[in-house]
Amino acid sequence: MKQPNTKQLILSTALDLFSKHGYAGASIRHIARSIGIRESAIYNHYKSKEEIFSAILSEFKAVTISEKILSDDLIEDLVNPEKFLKRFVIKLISQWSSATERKFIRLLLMEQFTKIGSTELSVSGYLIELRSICKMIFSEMSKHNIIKKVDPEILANQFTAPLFLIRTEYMTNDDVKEINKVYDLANKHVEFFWNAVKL
Amino acid sequence: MKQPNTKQLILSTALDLFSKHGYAGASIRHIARSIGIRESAIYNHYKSKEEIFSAILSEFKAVTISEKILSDDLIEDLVNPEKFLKRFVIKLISQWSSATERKFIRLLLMEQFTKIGSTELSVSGYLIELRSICKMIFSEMSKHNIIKKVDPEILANQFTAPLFLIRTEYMTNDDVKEINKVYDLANKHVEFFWNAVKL
DNA sequence: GTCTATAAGGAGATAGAC
DNA sequence: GTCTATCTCCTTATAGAC
Repeated sequence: MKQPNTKQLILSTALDLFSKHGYAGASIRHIARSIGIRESAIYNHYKSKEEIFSAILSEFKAVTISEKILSDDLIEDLVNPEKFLKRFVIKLISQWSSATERKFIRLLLMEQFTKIGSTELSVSGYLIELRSICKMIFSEMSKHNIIKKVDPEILANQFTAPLFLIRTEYMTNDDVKEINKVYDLANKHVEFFWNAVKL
Repeated sequence: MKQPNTKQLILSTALDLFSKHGYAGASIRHIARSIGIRESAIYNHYKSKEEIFSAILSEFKAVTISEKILSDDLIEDLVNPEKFLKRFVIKLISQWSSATERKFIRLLLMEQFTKIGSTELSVSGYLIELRSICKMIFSEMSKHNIIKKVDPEILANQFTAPLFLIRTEYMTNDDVKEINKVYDLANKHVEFFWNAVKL
């Protein structure tokens, strides 16, 4: 998020509290007090609690996963598929482990079944772009006879599903021990996956 | 759940509303009105909202996954491992798709990051017994040279993770189309997994 | 843009009649 | 075991002063 002006501060504070207590569990009062202003001051920037929630979602929709993790030097590693996958996963987990992304994922899991205004928040929606990228990658690998001939969509699901569960399962604390566990499990997953698909 | 006496009715209604709106989002008033009694009548059965929540959790802890899906005729299928895994997954998904279990899983996902009293609600806790069973099964299969020599714990994680994500990802609606999608994806997962581990 | 003040209603919970 | 009545606090949101 950008400068710590009040409008942005409301957004980041709201994300923090929503991700801790849920949308219903975190109040405008709670948000205002955390910032150090009155509730009424909030309404100078957002006309309702729902609008704050929508604004949070808009910020996250604005950035794509490709921009975040598919760097040029990573693309070059495609000639060494196993190395590529390992680096790809490290970048992905690292992205999913940033403070704001963690909060957003928590919010996503908590509010995926509740309807807040006209908002749709779903795991499928969150993973759609990543899966699409993986599908493309595995499709290419398959074409070049680097991996077995399996439906790239199934490969994309098989590759991403355990990673997402690993990340979400260890999201309660954010100490070093926990994040190391996540990287360790993710790495073991890549090894299993690579052995399953390599030719 | 048992007879529809008021005490049980409070529990099942609370589970229903908690799983729809979250713990904070569903009020005692809301629960009472759904049953058709006053809020004060609730307090004749449970001394607080928190106690209702704890009671729901206790009911679910009481039943083990083994009792639910590991039937004798399924065990007999162990001589045909692929058939066994396919039937095992169908039973598991079927178990995860019952009305109350769906509600509980939704509640689990929604409240895994919030602290309600002294309650601990986690995906790891929910999956621990299933993973343990799978670990045992793969350990046996490995010993009898039916599958490749891979750490049974990793196999258990690889086997269960995509299944759980599949089930939770398609949990918003409960129409036939959605549940068929879940079975289809679960079946594809078993096929991929079996091809990855078989000798 | 933030403040005080206040409205209007919902929340969890209790007392006591029936 | 359920009811009415009530308490106290918290909720979202608005009006108008500074």
